[in-house]
Amino acid sequence: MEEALTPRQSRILKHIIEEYVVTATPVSSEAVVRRYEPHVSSATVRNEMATLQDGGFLQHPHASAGRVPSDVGYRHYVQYLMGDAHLSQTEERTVLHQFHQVEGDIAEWIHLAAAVLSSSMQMPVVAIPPVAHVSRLRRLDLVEMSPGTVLVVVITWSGTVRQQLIRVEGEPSTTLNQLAEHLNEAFWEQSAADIRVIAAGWSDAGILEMIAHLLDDEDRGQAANLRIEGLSYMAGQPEFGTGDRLQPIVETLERPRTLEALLEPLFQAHGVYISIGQEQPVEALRECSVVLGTYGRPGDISGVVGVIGPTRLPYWRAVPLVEYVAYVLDRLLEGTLV
Amino acid sequence: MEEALTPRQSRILKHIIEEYVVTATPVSSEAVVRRYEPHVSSATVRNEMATLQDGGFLQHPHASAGRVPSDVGYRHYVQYLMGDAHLSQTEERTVLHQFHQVEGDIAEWIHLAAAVLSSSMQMPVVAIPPVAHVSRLRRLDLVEMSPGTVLVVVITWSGTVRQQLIRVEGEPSTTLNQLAEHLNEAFWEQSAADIRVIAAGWSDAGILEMIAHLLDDEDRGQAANLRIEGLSYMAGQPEFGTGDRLQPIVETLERPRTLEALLEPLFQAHGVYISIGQEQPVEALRECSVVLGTYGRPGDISGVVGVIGPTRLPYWRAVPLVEYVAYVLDRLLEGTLV
DNA sequence: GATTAGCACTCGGCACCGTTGACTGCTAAG
DNA sequence: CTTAGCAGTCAACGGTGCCGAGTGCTAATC
Repeated sequence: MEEALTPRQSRILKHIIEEYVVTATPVSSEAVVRRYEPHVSSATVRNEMATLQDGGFLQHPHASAGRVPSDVGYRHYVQYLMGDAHLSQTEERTVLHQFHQVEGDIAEWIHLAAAVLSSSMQMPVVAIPPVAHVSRLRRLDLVEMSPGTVLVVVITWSGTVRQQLIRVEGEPSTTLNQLAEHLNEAFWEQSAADIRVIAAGWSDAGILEMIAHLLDDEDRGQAANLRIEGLSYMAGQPEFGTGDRLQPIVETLERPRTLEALLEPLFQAHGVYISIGQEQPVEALRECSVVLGTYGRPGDISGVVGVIGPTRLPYWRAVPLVEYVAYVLDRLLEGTLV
Repeated sequence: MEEALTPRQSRILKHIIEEYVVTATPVSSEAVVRRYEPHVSSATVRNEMATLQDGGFLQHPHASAGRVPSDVGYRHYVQYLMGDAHLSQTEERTVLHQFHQVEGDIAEWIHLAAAVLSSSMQMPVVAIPPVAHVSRLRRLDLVEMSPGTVLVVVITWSGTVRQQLIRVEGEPSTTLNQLAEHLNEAFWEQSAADIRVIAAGWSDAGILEMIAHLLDDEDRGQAANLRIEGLSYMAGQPEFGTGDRLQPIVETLERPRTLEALLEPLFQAHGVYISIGQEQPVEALRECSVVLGTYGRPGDISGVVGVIGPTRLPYWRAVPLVEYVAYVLDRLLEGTLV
C-alpha cells in the first residue's frame, strides 16, 4: 500500500484530471501552476507529479509530454476528490419540466431520460425501461387477428406489455374472450414458474407455456428493450477519432449481450455505480467508463440509466445528472410525480 | 443527351464498378484488362474510360490515379447493367429457415430482418415494423396499476400494441372492465378520426382523446419503432475512416426524423427503391446510398427494410437480399408462411 | 477508323531529415 | 522543502527528393 496523498498532491491530481477531461491533451506542470497553483513553482509541481506517477495515479505518454490520469487516478478522484456535486436548482427544474410533458407515457419516460442525458453529456447513453425481477401476470388478452391466428397480449405487474402471435386449430372465436377471462382469473398475479407448475397438470399446455414464456421474456427481456442512443458522440471523441479504434467499441455497444453483462451487477445494487476503464469486465471497453444509476425497487421492479464515454469523462457532471434522472424516474415509477 | 454507351463501354463501366466496390481503390485501365478484358490493350480501355468520364459515369481523383464510379455511373449500373440478380436457392433457404424459428413473434420478425440484412451485408440497416396507414381499433384494455392510475392498452388492426398511463379520479375499479367492454363495443374497428367525431358529443372525452391519440401515434409512430442497427459497420468503411467524416453521418442516422424523411416516399411505393449519393434528400448522406424494400400492402399496413452504406455498395447483393427479406416479411404478414 | 505500342508527364505517397518547442528530470543552491 | 537553471528527450512539423502508378497523347499498325 502506498502512502496517503498529501493535501497538495490531492489538489494537483484533481486539477490535472479536471484539466485533462476538458482539453484531452496531457497536462504540464506549467499549466497546473498557471491555472490552479500560482503559489508554488513548476518544479515543485513536477516533483509532486513524479510522486503521483509512482503511486500509479498518473501516466506519462512520453518524456516531453505532460501527465495523463490513469484509471487509478480517476478512481481516486471519484471516490475522494470529487465531493458530492449536485445539479443546480435551475438544472433540476429544467429536467423535471421535460418529464412533466410526457407524464403519462411509460415508453416516453425512458426515451426522454436517454435524450436528456445524451444531449446534456454529449455522450452515448444506455437506458433500460423498468423490468420486474419476477414478472407476474396482471392481465392477459387473446385477440383473433385472422382465422386461425391469435395475438396473445400479456400485461405484467410492472406495466410492460408483450405480445406474440400463435396459431390455433379452428376454434370458434366466441370462446376466445371467455378463455381469456378464465385464464385471467386462474393466473392473476402468478409468475412464469407458478404457471408452469399448474400447466403440468393441464390439458391445453401449449398456450400456457406461451404465456409463461412471455413472462420469462421480461426477465431476460432487457435485451429487447435495452436501448443505446447517441453513439455518434463517440465518433466525436478525440481518443476514438480513427475508425479502427471506434469500430470495436461501437460494435460492442450495439450488441445487447455485452451491455447486459455490463449492467448485470446493477440489478442488485442501488444508487450510482461507476466503472472505469480496466475495471470493466468487457474487453473492448477497456478505454471507456460508465456511470450508471438504478431506479425502482432493487430485486423487484427496476431499471438502469447511464452514460458511457471515454475514461476521460466529466464524472463531476455525469454523477449528479445520472443520479437526478434516476431519482425522477424513481418518483415517476412510484406514481408520485408532483 | 449523350450518346448511348457501346456494349464494350457498358462492360468496362460494369467491371470498374464491381472492382471498385470490392477494393475501394481507384481502378486502373491495366486492372480492367488484366481481370476482365484480356483481349484488348490497356490503351484501348483508357480511351473508353476517357469517354465514360466525359459522359459523367466516372470520376478521376487525380492525374496518376485510376477511375472511380460517379453517382451517375452507379445509377446507370443499377438500372441497365446489373441485371436482376437473385439469391441462390441455399441462401433463400437459410434466410427462410431463420424466420421459421421466430414465426410467432411480431417484434422478432423485424429484429431478425435487421439481423439478417446487416450481418449479411456488413452494413447498417433500417427496419420499420408494419404500421397501418390508418389505424383502427382492434381491442382496448384498461388495467388498474395502482389506485388512481390506469394503464390504457390499445391493440390496433395491424397488431401493434401501444400503452399509456393515465390518472383518473377515484372511481371504483369494478367499473373498469365494464367500461373497457363498453368502449370496445362502441369503437371496434374505428379509426382515430372516427373516435374523435364521436368523442365530440360525449361526456367523458378525456379517455377517448387518449385512445385516439394512441391510434394516431401509430401513424406517425414510425419514429418510435424505427430502428437502425449495425452502425458500427459504418466505422469499418474506408471512406468514413476518420471521426470527422463519420460523426455527421452516424448522427444523422441516429435521428429518427431524418430517416423518416428518407423513407417517406416508400410508403406509397412498392418493390425495391434505390437512392444513390446526391440523389438523397438528406444533406449529410450525400456520400451514402440506400437500398430499401417495402412489404405489406401499400397505403394500408406496410413497413420498410433496407440497408445503408457508402455509395460504393454491392448493389448486386443488396437488391436481391432486400427484395427477398421484404418478400418473406410480406408473407409473414399475410400469415401464410409455409 | 479502330487498335496498339511507346513515351513523356503528372502527382500522390513515402521516407528521410533537421528544426522547433514543449516538458521533464536532475542537480545544486537557497 | 522549495526553487532556479539547465541538459535531455521526443512528438510534431514542414521541406525535399524519390518512386511508381497511371494517364494522355502521338504515331505506327491492322
